[in-house]
Amino acid sequence: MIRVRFAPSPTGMFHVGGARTALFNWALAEQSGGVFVLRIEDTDASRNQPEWTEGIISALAWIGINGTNPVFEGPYFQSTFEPQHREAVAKLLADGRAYFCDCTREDLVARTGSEHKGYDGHCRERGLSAGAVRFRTPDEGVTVVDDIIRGRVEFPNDAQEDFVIARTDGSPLYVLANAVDDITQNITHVVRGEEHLGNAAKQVMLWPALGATTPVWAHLPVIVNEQRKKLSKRRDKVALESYRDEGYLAEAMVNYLMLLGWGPGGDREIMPWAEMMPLFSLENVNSASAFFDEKKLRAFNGEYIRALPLEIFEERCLPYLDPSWDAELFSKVAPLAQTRIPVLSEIRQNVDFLFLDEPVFDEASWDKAMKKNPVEILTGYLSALEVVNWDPESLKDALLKVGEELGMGLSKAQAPVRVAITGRTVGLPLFESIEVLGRAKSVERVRAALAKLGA
RNA sequence: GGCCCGUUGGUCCAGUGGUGAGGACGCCUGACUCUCAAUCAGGAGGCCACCGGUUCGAAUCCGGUACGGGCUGCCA
Repeated sequence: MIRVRFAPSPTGMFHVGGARTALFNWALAEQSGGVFVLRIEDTDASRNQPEWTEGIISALAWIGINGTNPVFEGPYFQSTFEPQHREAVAKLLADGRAYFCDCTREDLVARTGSEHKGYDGHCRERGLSAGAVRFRTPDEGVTVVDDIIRGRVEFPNDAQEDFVIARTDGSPLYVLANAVDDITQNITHVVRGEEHLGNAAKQVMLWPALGATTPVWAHLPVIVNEQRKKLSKRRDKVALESYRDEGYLAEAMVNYLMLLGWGPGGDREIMPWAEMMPLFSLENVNSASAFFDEKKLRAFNGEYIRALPLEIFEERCLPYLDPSWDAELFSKVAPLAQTRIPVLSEIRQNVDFLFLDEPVFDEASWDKAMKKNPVEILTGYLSALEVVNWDPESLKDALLKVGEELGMGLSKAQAPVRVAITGRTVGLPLFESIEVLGRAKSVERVRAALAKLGA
């Protein structure tokens, strides 16, 4: 049975790269009736806060990876397994596979004359009984990581230093703890980011030394920004939560993320999880880094938004509207907005004119729209508004007529009215908007615009 | 510096020895049209990084080069 794991360290936010890794693992577990283990790697006290862990769990739940599914196991906390890690270190020490070392970084740099030469084996035969613990690596030959995605990757052993597996205070380090946990949790497939390939070379030595046979390795390509650099939280928008808050639907996010480094084949990319999941295979994962293209994500999100049943769409918009705004009024324009917003948060700028006492004007829009005969148009339309039948068709005909008298088409004539009513040059269909706004307010806004024009 | 990985239109993927290299996003044009979308119909854009080899035949196999990236911590 396939047992995969997702082992994030708790940091302040949940990275989209982590989300993809989790999704790939989840697909593997779900399609095979296996198990997905969530293990929080919290051994570094400096980056460990309970709320970080909650963030991870809720982010995973958002993209459909949740603890109520029988496939899910955990969360486990790496820190609780420290006794086993220490035991493993003791065993390696007892077996002569590891040794104590008291060299400081400065000692080493002084000896080798370089920051990057790696450990020189100074303490190998000193028989120390305290200090950091280093794993003894072979000096010749190669270490092979058999990777499903990359094939056979060889690491020359003469370039592999005796790496540290426990600190001077006895606490275990990542490479060791990670391997021990994977072994005790019977992980069969280690699927993680490419940045761990180097760790795999070390762990390929660790597993047998700890009496276990190596798992299947799969190192996913890195996700990069437009500069082709690994997405980093310092310079890039990487927090899954920020996308969620902006109004990306989980379904769209999941769909898009699955396409980073993999594709279902065929000519269809928009595909629900249930269809996508069984198609996934590690063998078909691309090995080249992938650019996180928010434009494409937006397009996908638009597709998913349009596919939403109207009531659900309205419901999903609510968080982006003021609680005081009349939901019934919103319902009247929601269908007009649904095809127009690629992310939910943009609902606000489309409908705010209905609820605010005064529309939000931006100077550029105003200037742009109030270029040709604004006073004539607004004055003409104002008198029409006071008497016209209150339906979109009549409202439209009335403006059409005003425009004709000035030798202007509807397209030109509508601009000043649109800005007067909504404050913006682009938005929902105008006459439906006016209808919903109501006669009194519409008249009032056109008057206000006229006043602003000094007419 | 050392080790490792990668390279198909701007971007993400299909294509894994055999007719004109496909799809998606983006872009452009047109239709529709009150703006913007949506929708529909078209279009531009790739000598499959480069060089050499294997082969009757290579985007697909091999080698090298260039460029990009990752790792290189008593972090994870």
